[in-house]
Amino acid sequence: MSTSTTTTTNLPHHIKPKEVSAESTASTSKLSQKTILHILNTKCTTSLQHLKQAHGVALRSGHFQDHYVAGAIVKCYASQHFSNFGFALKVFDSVWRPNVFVWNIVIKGCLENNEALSCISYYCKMVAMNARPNKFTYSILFKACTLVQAVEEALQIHAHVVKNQFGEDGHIRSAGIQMYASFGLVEEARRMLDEAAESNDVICLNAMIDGYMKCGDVEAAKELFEKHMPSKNVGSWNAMVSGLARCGMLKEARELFDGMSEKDEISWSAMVDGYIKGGCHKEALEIFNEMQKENLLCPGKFILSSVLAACANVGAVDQGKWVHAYIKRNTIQLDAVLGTALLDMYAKCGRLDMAWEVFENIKQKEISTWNAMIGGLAMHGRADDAIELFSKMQRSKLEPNGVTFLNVLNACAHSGFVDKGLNFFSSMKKFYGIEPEVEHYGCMVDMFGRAGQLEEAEQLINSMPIKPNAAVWGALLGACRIHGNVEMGERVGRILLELEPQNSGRYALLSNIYAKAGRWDDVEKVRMLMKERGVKTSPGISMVDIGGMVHEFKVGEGSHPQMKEVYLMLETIIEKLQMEGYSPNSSQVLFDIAEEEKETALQYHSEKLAIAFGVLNTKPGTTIRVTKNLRTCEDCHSAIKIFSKVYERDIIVRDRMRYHHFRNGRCSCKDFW
DNA sequence: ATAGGGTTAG
Repeated sequence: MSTSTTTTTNLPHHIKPKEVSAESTASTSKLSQKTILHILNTKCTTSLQHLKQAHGVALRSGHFQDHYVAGAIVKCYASQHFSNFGFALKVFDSVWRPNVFVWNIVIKGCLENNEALSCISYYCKMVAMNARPNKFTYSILFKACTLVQAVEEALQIHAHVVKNQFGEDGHIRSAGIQMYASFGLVEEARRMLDEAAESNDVICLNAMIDGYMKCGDVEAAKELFEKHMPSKNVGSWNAMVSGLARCGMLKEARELFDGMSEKDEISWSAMVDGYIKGGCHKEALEIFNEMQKENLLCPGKFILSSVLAACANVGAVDQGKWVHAYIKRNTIQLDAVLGTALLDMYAKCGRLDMAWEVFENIKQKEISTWNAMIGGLAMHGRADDAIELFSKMQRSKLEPNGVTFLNVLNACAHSGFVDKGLNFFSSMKKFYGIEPEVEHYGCMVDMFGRAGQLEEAEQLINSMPIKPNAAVWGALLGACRIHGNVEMGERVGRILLELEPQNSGRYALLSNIYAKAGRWDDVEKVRMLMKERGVKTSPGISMVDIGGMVHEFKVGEGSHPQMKEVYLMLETIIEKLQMEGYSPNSSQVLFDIAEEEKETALQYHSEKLAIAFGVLNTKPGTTIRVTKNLRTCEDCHSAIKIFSKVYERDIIVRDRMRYHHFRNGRCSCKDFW
């Protein structure tokens, strides 16, 4: 029986191995098994054409029956490079009585192609066919169980490991420790580690440190690290540093980090990520700069994408650009993760043009890539473009997810597209089976609210199937402020102060509503309540990126070396603006919208300071980009509008909510913020 | 003759 013919008949027509021409058959069919293997391992890992050809040759020559050859072929097809794992499985099905090696290749293939559940089913088939699993099989399976959180299966598989006497294998053990820790079963993980107490395997110990950290048991991790690890390696320190940092213990993480005699890229990366997770973006950039100074390591894509996230957050567009240039210079592949981080950085730093260019250059776009671009457009008030890009994404047959809809709805909300928004909202469930989450409802409330349909907004809250959170009520309160609805504002404000008694922003918003209506007694009451409850306020901070350095400004703080000049400049500016019709809005000033920054004759909001600094340090006509941690207030907003006209400069302010492009006396948000 | 372990991600 010729097995090669039976094999090909199962294959769908369009993916059959390429027919080999008569002429070449004569020579290629004589290829030895060794040569075929060599071709498979060299040419066929990246070229589908070569692979199909080699596959054909193997089938014709009978070498496909050799497990070395069959295994190599399956492995090549399973490579993510071709993203056609289904075909690899078909080829595997045509292997006659696969041995362990071939089974392991297919099980590993499942893992690498995000089908971890199939790992388990192939393992079952393997056992059913009486093929004996080996130690390689089990470490793959433990990883698969980790990925899909298959606890029951894991326990059974673990029993098989013990029964087959692989319990002593270090690889299996470290995978097992990670697995149990990921299930939250720390004791189980610890038991695995202790079973091999005498082996003192550093990697298993490191995995245990990480496991403790992931389960939040910092003390246990520390004890293991300090008392029971006579020989540590970089990985041990890295596990500690990244664990501490992830648990928010940044100071301790930093101390340990500073004490490391040898740091690798992961050490730096862990520290950068820790700072970012803790909201310390400036520190993240500083530590990256330190890494550059040491000049020993070339930053790779992991740390670069973290750094880009930090740049995005503080608006450090110059440093972001530097990273971009670095990527180009070193021909680092712009994969979906790195590319999306870069795109996001440009969008958040107000450079939509660059964001778009990057977007188009990302070859393997993932859903998050599209989401970032759609979100970027939405943030800048380009609702039509955002919606258009959304349709384009659908045409490219990518399925939107919850985040996609969040961004699209956000775009609608900020441009007053109520009808369109409603359509999207209902289609997400109807056509895509995506259940709206509380954020989506928040967006809808915001949309109705901005458009002045306050009753509809309140109705939606009352009818939503999930419990509204503070953000949802906050959106409504914000709308009450825009439209000056004191009655509803009071009601909603009361709910919010109950729900989040420590959130200063809520008090500020309510007090603003009262101030706008001239109800000064109530303004005072809110202020007293805040004092009584000891609500901590967060200071407004504005950052401006000039010449690759991020400068920070806080209200009433004189730490910046140029502070004197900045205040002088600001006074000149204000005088000039007043001549052009600006009057400082003292009705709003007890708190500004963004809370808590008291305005007195000598205290200016941080964005004004940042702009004055920008004027001092850039040439006339240069665009000034400011990033603020809170929302910008009405007074600053109108001051900046006039400024943009008087000084003939574009100002781009990114506040907590969105972007404001000021030009020639107007703002892109159309005062709709 | 055929293969693996820990620390990083939008």
